[in-house]
Amino acid sequence: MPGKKPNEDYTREEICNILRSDLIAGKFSHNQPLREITLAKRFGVSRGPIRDAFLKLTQEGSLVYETNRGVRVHSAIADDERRVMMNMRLQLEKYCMDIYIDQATETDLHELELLLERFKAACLRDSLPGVAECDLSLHRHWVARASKNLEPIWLGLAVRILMKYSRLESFNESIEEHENIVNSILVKDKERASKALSLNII
Amino acid sequence: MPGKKPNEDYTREEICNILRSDLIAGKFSHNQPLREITLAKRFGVSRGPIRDAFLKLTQEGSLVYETNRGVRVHSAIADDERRVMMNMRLQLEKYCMDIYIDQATETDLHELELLLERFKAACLRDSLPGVAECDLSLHRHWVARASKNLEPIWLGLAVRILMKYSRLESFNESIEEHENIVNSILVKDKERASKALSLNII
DNA sequence: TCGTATAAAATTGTCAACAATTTCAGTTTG
DNA sequence: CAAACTGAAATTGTTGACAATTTTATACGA
Repeated sequence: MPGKKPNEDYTREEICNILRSDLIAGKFSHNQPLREITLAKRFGVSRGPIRDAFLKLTQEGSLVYETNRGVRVHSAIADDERRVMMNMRLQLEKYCMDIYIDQATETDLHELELLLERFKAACLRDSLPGVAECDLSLHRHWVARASKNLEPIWLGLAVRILMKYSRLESFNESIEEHENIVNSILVKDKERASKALSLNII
Repeated sequence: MPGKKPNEDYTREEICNILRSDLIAGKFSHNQPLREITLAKRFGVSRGPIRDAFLKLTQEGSLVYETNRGVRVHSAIADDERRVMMNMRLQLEKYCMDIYIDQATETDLHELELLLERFKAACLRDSLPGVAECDLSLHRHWVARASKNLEPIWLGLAVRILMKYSRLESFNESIEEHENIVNSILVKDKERASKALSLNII
């Protein structure tokens, strides 16, 4: 059991986010079934909120649901499926990036820098669940600010993509790539931001 | 209240599908809140399964959820968001179409023709919920057969796209377009299928 | 021994009740 | 009269209990 505050009550959203980063970090093996009661005990809640989280993660594509048989971890995606997803994700994030650069407030940019710092810290700690979560939060930041409509679609893509290759990434390289993206945003250089994104996502 | 069998017990999945086609068909107005109890009574179940369906539809993007305030119908997407989604969807369906043409069994193709017939019938009946559902089922057929991984992502895109323009479509034109797609599949002409898809989706 | 039938255990599906929160109507107060 | 307060109603959040289903373990018979 990882370092979680025992007295705290987890919300549906928190449970979902924690399970998602566990999934991305590869803490569960493929096709492994996830039991409602087990997780209910782990988070100190009843089965209701766990079922809610399962449904969300199923819809995102990281879990598979079968009637009367619960959920299990999705099997890995094929290389050419990944290629299609990558293209879609890149297209989507480029669109969002343009809007974000135009619309971002000072507060947004401050939060962006904070997220980058958190990401770098996680990389240096070599904590895979941490890196996965921070990577997701960082990208999610500009996607969510640009379009609430595209956000859930983006999330589904990003999660499935990350689930496959997260273990192979070199953290140092990843830090550079993300610094490059954020710096491009801060000087509002759309062209450079777009190129930096392409290097990071493909 | 539409013509539903009163004695039958609806499953989670059925409720979700019915609500989805209602949403696509525009039976609820934008930003209208959906109440758990109202729908629980309509389907003759308790609030649990309704909450499950809400979560799925929220993840797909057709509903918006706020803590302690329930869900409401999502507001319409902007034109340029729609353009991005269309491109993504086209890219995805083209990929699936190629695979489907290679892998489809006789049974698959038979079901495909059946789905086309159902679609045409719904168009001729002028039943908007019916057309929406059949259109979705038809496209879903080749997507699902080609890739279980891409299916949930495709669904999110298709639902949001359909929610915006479903009211404007000319049914006759739509019939022709879908006949063209299906015929291309039956003669296993990938090139023509791809072009027919582009005409239908853009 | 192997396959099959059967009973027990584990797990999911559904529900109704209660707690917490939000919404709304009516009242008060400046 | 408008703004702020107050309490009731409506709504969502969570839980534990029970029903239905699946899985596992055991016993039986060819």
